[in-house]
Amino acid sequence: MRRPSTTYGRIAAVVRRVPRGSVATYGQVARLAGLGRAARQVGYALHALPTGTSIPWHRIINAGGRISLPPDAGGIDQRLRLLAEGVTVTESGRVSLERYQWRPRGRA
DNA sequence: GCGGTGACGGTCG
DNA sequence: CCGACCGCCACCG
Repeated sequence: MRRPSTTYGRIAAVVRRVPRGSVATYGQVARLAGLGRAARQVGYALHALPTGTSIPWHRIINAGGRISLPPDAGGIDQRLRLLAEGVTVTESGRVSLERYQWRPRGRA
């Protein structure tokens, strides 16, 4: 699979590799996608995903280990999806990166 | 091409 | 722990 040449394509390609039961941060995705510090753009791209996409967007949280998506904007759904995969998420949306952050091999 | 904008990230109070 | 600021970068009007 050739890596997509578009920014959104690259972001999607990286997010798709995040395994079930694990999470990744926006900044982590940005770097793995070769976007440097364009972490904000990752959130922007995920927000643009169509409803019902196969891309596991709910596995992406911020560097503070918290759900960044406002509750009334889908954050509730994201939390439930993570819980369904066995990821512990507190009521305030806190996730232990120590336990669940994805550590891909090889590439940085 | 310019400027506003955001599902970010790090720092400081 | 929470809010305020500032720096970053690609998207969009």
